[in-house]
Amino acid sequence: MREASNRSNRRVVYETLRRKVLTLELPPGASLSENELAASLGVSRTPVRESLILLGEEGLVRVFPKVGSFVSRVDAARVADAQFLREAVELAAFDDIPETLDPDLLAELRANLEQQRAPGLDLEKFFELDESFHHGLLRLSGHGRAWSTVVAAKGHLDRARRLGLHETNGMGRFVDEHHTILDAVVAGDIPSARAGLRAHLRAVFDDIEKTRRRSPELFASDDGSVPVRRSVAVWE
Amino acid sequence: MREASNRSNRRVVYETLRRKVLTLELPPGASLSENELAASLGVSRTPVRESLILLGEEGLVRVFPKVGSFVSRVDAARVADAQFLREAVELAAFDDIPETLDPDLLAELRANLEQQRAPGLDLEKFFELDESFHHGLLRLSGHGRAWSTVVAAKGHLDRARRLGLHETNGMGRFVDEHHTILDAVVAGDIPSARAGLRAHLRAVFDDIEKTRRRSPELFASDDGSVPVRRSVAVWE
DNA sequence: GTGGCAGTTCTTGTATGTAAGCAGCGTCGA
DNA sequence: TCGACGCTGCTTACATACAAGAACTGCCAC
Repeated sequence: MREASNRSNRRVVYETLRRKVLTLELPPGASLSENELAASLGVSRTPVRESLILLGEEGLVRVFPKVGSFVSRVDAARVADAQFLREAVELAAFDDIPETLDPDLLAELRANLEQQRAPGLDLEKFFELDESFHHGLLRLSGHGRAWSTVVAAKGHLDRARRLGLHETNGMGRFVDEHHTILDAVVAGDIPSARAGLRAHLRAVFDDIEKTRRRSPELFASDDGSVPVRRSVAVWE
Repeated sequence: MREASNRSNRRVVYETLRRKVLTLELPPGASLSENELAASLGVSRTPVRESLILLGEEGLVRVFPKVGSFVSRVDAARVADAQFLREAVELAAFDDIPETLDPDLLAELRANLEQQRAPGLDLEKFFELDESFHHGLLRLSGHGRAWSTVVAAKGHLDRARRLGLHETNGMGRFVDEHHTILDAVVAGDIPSARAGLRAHLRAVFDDIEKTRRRSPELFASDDGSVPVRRSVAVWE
């Protein structure tokens, strides 16, 4: 028997909405009416509502009782929180990297880096590879399952990154850093690997900060205020 | 306007169920029928169902479609995951402790420690104080908001601790360690504080491991199997 | 023109009805 | 005695109806 079938309606709705929020297809502030979403997706309000509750717990959506649900704004404080958590977890994992690395996993990581170097790589594909690379690093240390927690917490960080990369287009440098880090790990030079990873994560964060200074309106602080209802109709 | 009114039925049901699961009042394997819970709590199935979904995402409950929902077993792997996450976050926070500590917060921590020394402290109260103490340490470093992520991830750890402390009754040592850690922080000796905290967290974990070796049945691995339906009726 | 008030229309929260499916038990047949 | 089969009762998943409340709209008085 399988648990909570991955093809339940709720799962599909949840994943769809989450993807659209993270990719900014549903931008911060967009209205998420249960009725409209249900109609759009061809399901009833129930699975939509359950998905919105879950996204609310993740901080990606804000639910105002009797008023409406809205995609949460990219909040600078939350971005920093996620950055801290991610750094803490990924660096701590390096302390537990075993002497001999799992060869299959290593091959997978190398293949991943190869793809990151592919010419004309599009942004979404890069993000996918980046996610998978960092997850792989965690798995090397035997803490792969901690990734899900990081993923759940870093929604705001991901959105901020997307805002940043749209402007700076600095994928190349990040790929180089990935190579440097993996090389250090393979060489057994954990201190270098730690330093490299820390610098890498900080660079990503600095990139976000740069964007924030340039376009503060994207990062409007997410207090309790309700967005005006007109800023709506982002759902096709 | 307040967000998601803290007094919504769902919030109450969720918090009630979560507390009962963490305190083992609802023991691992217990059946959680939506209908029974709704009747017991005097609400409809809707808020109960939404709460079970949230608890399912936290890993505290397993939902088997068309079969039933059950309190998840205390899974050794999940306990270890939470331990790793907690250690990573709490230790990383110490790197960001400022030169001058917030005096109000410091006073709060000292008062907390005083209460931990109170004679005849009961177990639940100790857990409360312990939680609050560790959260306070995080706040000292300005990363207080990361605590919620830790809390969400460490449900299994908490249940395992409760199983352990029922047997060993080793509160006293933990309180001493709390004092040592805070003293080191106040003295500005971050390396000592880190070492102390690490040892403290490891001691807690070792305690759990001892319990696990002694009573492995409590830690039955939580595979996909459905508990027998008879192991039920834990709800009064 | 402007402020206040009431109605309308939206929202989410909750309750309940319906559908689909698994498990267990009893029965029947060999 | 034991295995297969179908019925019964339970479960969750989903759909829908109803309730309560917030906010916008337009009218009306001034």
